[in-house]
Amino acid sequence: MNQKKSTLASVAQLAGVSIKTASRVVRREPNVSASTRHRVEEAMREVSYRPSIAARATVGSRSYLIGLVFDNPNSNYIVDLLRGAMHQTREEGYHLIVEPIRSQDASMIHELRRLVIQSNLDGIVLPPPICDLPEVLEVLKEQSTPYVKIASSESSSGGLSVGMDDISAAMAMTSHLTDLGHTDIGFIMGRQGTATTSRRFEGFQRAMRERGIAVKPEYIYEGDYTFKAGLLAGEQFLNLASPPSAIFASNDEMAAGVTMAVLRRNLVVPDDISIAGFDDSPISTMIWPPLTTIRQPIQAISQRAISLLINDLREIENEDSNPTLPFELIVRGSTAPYQ
Amino acid sequence: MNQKKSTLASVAQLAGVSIKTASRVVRREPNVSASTRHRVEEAMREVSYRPSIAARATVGSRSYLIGLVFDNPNSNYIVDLLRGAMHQTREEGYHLIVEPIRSQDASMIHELRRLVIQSNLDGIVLPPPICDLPEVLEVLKEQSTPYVKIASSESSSGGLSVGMDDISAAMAMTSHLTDLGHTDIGFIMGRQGTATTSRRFEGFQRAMRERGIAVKPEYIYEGDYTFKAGLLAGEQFLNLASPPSAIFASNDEMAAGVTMAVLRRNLVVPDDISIAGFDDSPISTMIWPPLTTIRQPIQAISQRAISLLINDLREIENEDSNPTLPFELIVRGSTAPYQ
DNA sequence: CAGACTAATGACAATATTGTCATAATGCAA
DNA sequence: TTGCATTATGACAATATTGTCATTAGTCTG
Repeated sequence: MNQKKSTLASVAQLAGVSIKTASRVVRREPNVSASTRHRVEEAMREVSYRPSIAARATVGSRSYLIGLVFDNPNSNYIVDLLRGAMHQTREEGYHLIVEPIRSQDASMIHELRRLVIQSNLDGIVLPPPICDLPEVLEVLKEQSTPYVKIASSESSSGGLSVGMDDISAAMAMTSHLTDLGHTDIGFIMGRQGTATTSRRFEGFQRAMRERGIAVKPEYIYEGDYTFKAGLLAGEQFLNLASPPSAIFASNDEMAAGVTMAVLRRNLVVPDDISIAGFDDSPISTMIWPPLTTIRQPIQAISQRAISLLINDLREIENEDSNPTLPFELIVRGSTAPYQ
Repeated sequence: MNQKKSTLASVAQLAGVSIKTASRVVRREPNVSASTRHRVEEAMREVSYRPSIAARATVGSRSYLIGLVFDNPNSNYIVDLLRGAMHQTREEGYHLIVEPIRSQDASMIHELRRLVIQSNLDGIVLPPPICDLPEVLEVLKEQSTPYVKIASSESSSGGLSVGMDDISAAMAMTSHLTDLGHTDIGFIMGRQGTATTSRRFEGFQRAMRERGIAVKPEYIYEGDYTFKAGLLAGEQFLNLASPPSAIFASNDEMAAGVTMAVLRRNLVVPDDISIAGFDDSPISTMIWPPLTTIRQPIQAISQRAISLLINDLREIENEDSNPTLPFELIVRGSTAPYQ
């Protein structure tokens, strides 16, 4: 194992150029002749050169560090976010600093400021619900640290937000159910007050309207994304004189709750009743039958967020283009044709 | 907001000493007079000095970076691990670099080596199942990067491992059930081949033996930690001529599966049958009734791992003391006295 | 072919910190 | 007070990289 010191100096020496020229090749700066560039690249490969982030950070301009703060009860979401973010940061030669924060803590803002200043972050990714805290955005603006929000409630208060198209996704799921012949479809909403909740409901309503199917008020349940809410919703629906033949829950946890409520009645999913979820969280395949659901492109979203942060800083000002990434309708065993 | 440049130079100037002396105070080196130390500390506070990890890393001795690699399907476990690790690294003035890896990938070892070399990690935390891969340990030894394993299967192949006492925890849960008057207790094992699985089973058996209660072979089910395994186990137990009055599953997912199997029969938990889980994962409170379970001190464990890595490097060689941290028996609604 | 411009390259300083070694200050015994 | 040992302090180099500016080479225009 020949452990050559993989520094710019060694590369430069090997290529017979100055350190600065080698640096130029590494940084992909202009004004390097093709032949020189080639020789340097050869040398880089030879000593398997990896720039020292530490040194780069020391000189100051950039830290090559991207932050990802989180405060989300849903671990799966976080880990997926993390996976995408890590992949992209590594790809770009950056490092990712992950920081759990507690949004309601008084010291939170203080710690955030400390993180941003001390680590001299080049940018920061703000997943929900942090992306909707005005005081956080305030600190970042004050420190002029670029940030990208993920699935932000509002495109208000500035900054780019990357996410998915909840409305279209909910429409797609609704269409899936109507295509199966269902018209009496129960809908379980999420917690009131978040943009995601209303977007998913909006998508459901819009799809129903497009098909010309009336939405009965008793087929709407206001849940809160918990298993228990799904359980209660299921019971309420099944107690109706004419229960729905399909139930679309705003997330998988609630769909699992509905599933349990249905099983309790000795009904079988999907023969007696179809159930659809949203999120493709692990619970969707843990239960039986596995849930038909919507997969959010979480990894792709965080990858995109990182990429924006690193490469397209200028365009961040241009706020009108919040990218949305494509979702996926995953049909599993919990939905079947109406009979 | 007076943004003083919080550098050692500014501290030194303010205190009227050389940069080196200021450095000595920061590093808590000896040979600094009390008065000087005091003055410098005052100055540090004044400019709210934070050492630049980047610069420290540049000069070489340490990188002030700790790595945490993971490849675990259980996101909650990872996030908890992360929380503890982040807290401790921040506490010690280090940074944490998190890296998801795929153990079965051929390129995995290559990437790991790259991570260790390029980032010049001061240490690395290895959660299961990575901590049990000999080739990983090999690379780390080759690069002489200190590592601490978490809940390692074997204390073999060197290195410290911090974890919890699965045997005692399983004994505590079993005692909880026998204290409630249960003697016919079904046990659902986890996936064969992991140390955790056999330790939990061992604890169950030992507690039963201590109480002088015979363990019937038909009350043992070999599961694999999935919801479905719990479902099947539950059905099998309930089909017995004399079903157990309590079921202890090796994790919460399986306990949730059992719960669903019981509900399907229109039996009620815990009146007809008590159910206990293990891990205190989110599902334990998502279902109804919420599960009596064992909380692993995951955050404390990773905190300890980081602390060991940073402070007690020498003692790592001293392998006989693998620390175990205390668990917690959490009694919720799924267990009740035998009637 | 001169002049002017542009492209290519390198010398050197700067970054925040730690390590090495030299020097200054202090304490203590004779 | 002298000599010696210890403690306290600082000057300077080193780290790997990037930014600034100067210099050299190359190309185009008239």
